[in-house]
Amino acid sequence: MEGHRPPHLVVMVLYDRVQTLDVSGPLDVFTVANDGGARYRLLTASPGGRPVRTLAGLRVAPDAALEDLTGRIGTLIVPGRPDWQAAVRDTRLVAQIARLAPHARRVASVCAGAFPLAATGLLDGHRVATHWKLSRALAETFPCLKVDRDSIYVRDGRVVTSAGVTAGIDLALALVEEDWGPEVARAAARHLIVFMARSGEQSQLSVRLNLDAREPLMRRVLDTVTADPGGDHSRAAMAARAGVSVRHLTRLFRTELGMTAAQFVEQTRVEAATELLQSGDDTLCVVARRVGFGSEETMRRAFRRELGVAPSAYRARFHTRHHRPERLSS
DNA sequence: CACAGCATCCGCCATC
DNA sequence: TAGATGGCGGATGCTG
Repeated sequence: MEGHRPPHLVVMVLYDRVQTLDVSGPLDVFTVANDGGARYRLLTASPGGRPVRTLAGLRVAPDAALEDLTGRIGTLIVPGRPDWQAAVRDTRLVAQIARLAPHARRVASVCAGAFPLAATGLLDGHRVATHWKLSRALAETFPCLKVDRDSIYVRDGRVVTSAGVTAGIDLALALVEEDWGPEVARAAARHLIVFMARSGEQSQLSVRLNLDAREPLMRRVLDTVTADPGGDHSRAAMAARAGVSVRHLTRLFRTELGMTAAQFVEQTRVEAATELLQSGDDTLCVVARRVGFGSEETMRRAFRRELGVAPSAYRARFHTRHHRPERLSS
């Protein structure tokens, strides 16, 4: 059923001193979402086609000049630079965004990208989001916008604006979900998270999942699982607690989360296990039991499915207690 | 590490 | 009528 759709053209606008992550985050998400296929075609373009230097000093050679782009665009993305005044004053940049936006099915901005986008006048009367530190400045500079200070992501018609540290990634994931459904978006998110494999803090996995549970009933079900991964979370048990049939619960998981009940429970348990493996000294068997796996072997299989590594390898890599300073050379 | 038994998932249809 | 929910059964895949 896939592959018959022509690729969705994503145009990333580049200009000097943009926030690198605003650019690379969405591009990485779309690339991962492609999964080797051709769902998205990515194109970077700058004023005059000149190479740009991001805020971090990364030099990027764009694919094209904004001025040369013609025809329809799927999604036009405008990243931001923290000193937004310069972007707003860049009349050439603003003019090109204004020219291209009507040809785009969707127009999106990341973080401070809302400023040059607003300078085109296209956002007037629309609800928009931006980084909370910048929301006042945005509202004062462009009084016709309805600045939403609380949301990290706002969709108003075909205009999408986003804020927050990982805004670009969240934004792109939301667009992927819109285009290809929750399953594809979820897979991409998981891929990126595994790729970034961060230790400590609360895992991004559950944060994302909980955020996405709109249905109150569903949220309660998910909370029960994450609060006590080791409990009985068979489908029958969850359905009974939620007061719905097993069939309906199954359906809710698919429509609300884009994954099955068992997948969710497994992910949650793997995630809980990674916490214990990182900071505790319990044996693998104890960890397995504690987070609800029937045996060490079951946990091993789940780790392989979810993370592609064995629990022992995970611990070897991320264990932090009794950590000796690493030698840089031998 | 193979495999029997079991849980899960989901299409299909009935019901409200 | 459309939409939400429940039950059934077979294919699939997981567990021990």
